[in-house]
Amino acid sequence: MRKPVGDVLGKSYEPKVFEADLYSYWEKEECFKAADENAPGQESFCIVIPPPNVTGVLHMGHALTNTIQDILTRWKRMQGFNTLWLPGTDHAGIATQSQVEKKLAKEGRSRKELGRKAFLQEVWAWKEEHASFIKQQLQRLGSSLDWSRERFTMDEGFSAAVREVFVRLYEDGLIYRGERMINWSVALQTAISDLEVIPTERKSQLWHIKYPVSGGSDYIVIATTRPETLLGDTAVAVHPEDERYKKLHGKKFKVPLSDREIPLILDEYVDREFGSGGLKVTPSHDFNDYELGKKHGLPLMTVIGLDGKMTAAAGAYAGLKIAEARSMVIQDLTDQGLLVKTEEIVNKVGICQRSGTVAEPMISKQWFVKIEKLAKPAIEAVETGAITFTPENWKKTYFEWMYNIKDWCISRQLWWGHQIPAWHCVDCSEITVARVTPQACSKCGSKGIKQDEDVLDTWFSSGLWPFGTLGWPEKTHALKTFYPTSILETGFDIIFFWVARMIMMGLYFMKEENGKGIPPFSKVYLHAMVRDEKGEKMSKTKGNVIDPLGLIEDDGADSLRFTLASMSGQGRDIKLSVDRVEDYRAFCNKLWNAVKFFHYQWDEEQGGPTDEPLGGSEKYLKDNYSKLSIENQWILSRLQNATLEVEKGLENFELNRSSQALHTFTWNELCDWYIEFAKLPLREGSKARKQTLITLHYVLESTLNLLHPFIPFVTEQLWLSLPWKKAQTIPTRARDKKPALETLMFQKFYQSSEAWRNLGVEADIYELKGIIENVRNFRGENNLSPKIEFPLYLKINSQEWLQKIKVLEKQILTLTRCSKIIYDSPDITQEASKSALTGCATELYIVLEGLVNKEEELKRITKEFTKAKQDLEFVTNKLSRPDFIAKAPPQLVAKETQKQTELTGQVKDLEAALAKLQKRS
RNA sequence: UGGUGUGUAGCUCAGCGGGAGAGCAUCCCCUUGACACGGGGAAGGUCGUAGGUUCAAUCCCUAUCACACCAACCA
Repeated sequence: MRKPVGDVLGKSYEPKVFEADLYSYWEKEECFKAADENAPGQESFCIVIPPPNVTGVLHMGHALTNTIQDILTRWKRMQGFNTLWLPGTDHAGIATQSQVEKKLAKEGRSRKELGRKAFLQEVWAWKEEHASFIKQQLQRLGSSLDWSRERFTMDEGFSAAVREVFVRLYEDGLIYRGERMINWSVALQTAISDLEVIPTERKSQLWHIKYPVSGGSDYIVIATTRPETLLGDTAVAVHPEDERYKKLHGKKFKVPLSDREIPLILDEYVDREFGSGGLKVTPSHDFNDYELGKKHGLPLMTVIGLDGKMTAAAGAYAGLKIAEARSMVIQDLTDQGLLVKTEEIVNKVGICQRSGTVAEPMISKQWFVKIEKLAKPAIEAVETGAITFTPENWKKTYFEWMYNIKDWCISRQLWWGHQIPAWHCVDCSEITVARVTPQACSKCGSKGIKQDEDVLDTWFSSGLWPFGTLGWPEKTHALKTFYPTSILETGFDIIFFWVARMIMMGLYFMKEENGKGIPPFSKVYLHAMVRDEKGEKMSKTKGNVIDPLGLIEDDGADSLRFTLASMSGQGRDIKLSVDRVEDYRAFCNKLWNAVKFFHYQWDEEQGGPTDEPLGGSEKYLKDNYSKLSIENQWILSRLQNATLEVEKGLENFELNRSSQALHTFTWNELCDWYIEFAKLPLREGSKARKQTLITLHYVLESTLNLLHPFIPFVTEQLWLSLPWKKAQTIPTRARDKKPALETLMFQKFYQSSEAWRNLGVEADIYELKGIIENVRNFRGENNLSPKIEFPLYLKINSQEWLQKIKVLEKQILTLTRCSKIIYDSPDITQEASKSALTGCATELYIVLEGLVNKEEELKRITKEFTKAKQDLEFVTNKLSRPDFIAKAPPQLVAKETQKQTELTGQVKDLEAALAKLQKRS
């Protein structure tokens, strides 16, 4: 039994009331569960979520990416794909470890004090808490994730995948351990990725220092921003062509503040214009100097230790912190008269992204992945189009990095992460790398083996996400069904960190039988960055962070989702303001009320054609299509148009296009025009009422379907409120496996019918709207209240149109509030003053006497007259150019000629109207 | 230094070869039986600047300015 209307839907859209309940309902009904194997004839669709870090709460960027992914997922699911959107979280090594350390510090505890095992227990507890919080947030947003498949980058299965990959790469000779220069975070006490070092502009001082020639009075001036490293200099360098220093070629120099002698080397790398043109070379503490040193065979001399303090090699400065050593060196140089001058400059200093402290280039023993062999096929996959990027220009960014890619340092001196599966032998120093924890050294058999203390870079494991989450290295059904995944949706800021690594790993480990690598996905969609309303990056320090949950709380998840979708087409930045979200809340409310309108109408009906979704209505409309009124045919035509537009947008990752099409259709076409049209036949009863009610029902259902991927909550709530006859089979939009978008495509049925094309309902309604708009415009301009009624004179130019307009007469009267329509009165030109003109088939007159202030109307008509004259002039001008007639397409010339004729008539009529009006007293 | 992107109505953005559109904000009218989170109307733009191509340019090309981001070896 249906409930009374009042109970079916509340007074207005109140998302809080139903959103949370609906998600539980979907969960209970297992709407988002993917099957391990496709049904016969079914295809799969899969997106793996970019796993959020377990460090904290979700921000607006997460809201955006998950909204987009959910829209794509729900759309495919509704089309009948076996759809999997796989959830999970990332352990995020450095980020999480430092968060937990911070927390411990507040409690007066420390990592070291706890020891590795106890510390890791703390982190796991943290992880559990945050992962479940993240899950709640994603659910609040409406994300249709298959939670039964939730993964974590350090869960048991995934750890096995990581170990497998490490061992395989090691066995294949693609992982090695060696002493190389890497970026080191003194604060975090670990190696960090080059990508985690952000070159940041800083005010620095450039010190000019004298380096004396050995056994002579001559010297060379060297400019440096890091004087403390001079203790580790092993050469000075000048440009070979630099005339100033040619006399010094072959000489040796004394390192200031020490007794060491170093050579002068010549290298074109040196920029003659900078500083003094002389460069000090410190191969142990600078990337460029390191390369220079390698090239010229210079020794390494480490004067700064991993602890950030000067080493014993720094002599008198040993034990000092870097900054302390720097000022002491400057002091000593000054005392010895070796400091020539000090310059203020702005240069870029590498800052560790995580700690905000200066990253130090250091020589250190680390694990590396030999990248060349992995990178090559990854480049090819994008070159050949096996993987596409949207927007396409990101391809270039990808290539640029991939062509210049360097070996990947994968070890980190952290505790939180995948500990490297390598064991060092105490006796013979051999390294044993194994999948299963070994009992003895693989070389000498000694039982004195100890596992490497380092953990792997987080991105090493994230790189395996598309197949590790599906059960690899086991040969699972899920892997077979869902790998390769369909789309990767993420931010452009992690193209290098993550996207490139996944492509490399996927191609290397997932192979076809012929050995060809299978890329982890074929489409990469990179969304824009969400900024605040001023276009600034949201950050905690700026305090401009908009919390998605706060917005959801206020305006509903749907409002936020639709806002984000509608703005997602933008290239790089999305400026989000709270106002926009409120606008879309209004949209949801509009939709809500449109459905409520249907309920008011339906309630009076005894039974109806809605046994199943779209079933009854659709059949009725197909069978009776040619008998439908113009208005009903028209809205079906517009629905079809909107459907095509929405699909195009979804296919091409233009969600803004889809959402705009939906917005325009729902609000302007369905609500503003169609429902207004529908009121009349619905009131009249009889046959007109029935077909209109059915059309309205069908269009509303279809609209809910189209909107569902974007605003799942409100559409589901409204869907469930529709008058289903068999309550126990009420379908949910979220699970319904019917290819919903397909069936609502009237196109399939009507496209074959010539009648559809030739009916011209679009043209008829265009004309009808034109008449109504003209009268409204007349009222508006003259401030005429709707209560004031007046007759409308129409001159119809075609017999066919006259017949149609007579059918539509009541609509015109209702919507214009005119008292009556008088056709083709011979008195028109005498009695009425022309008010306006519609497009082509109708001329429209209104008697001004007693309605309008003469001055106002004079102003109005003058305005119109001027505009028409200008337009006419423009067209005439265009048509008078011989080149235009000769070279422009004939269709266009014909169109312009017609326009000229129309405008000429208009100008004439308006001129007459003006003259007449002026004569009036 | 190089690369990429952006510059269109007061604001946020669509459009991208035939004389510009939306939403919000503004102004005016309307509490009409879905909706005031509403309805109707109006006003508002030499489409960053300068050249070029074309019958035709907001849209293509070149240069230039401004802003943003990315990649970088200037100590």
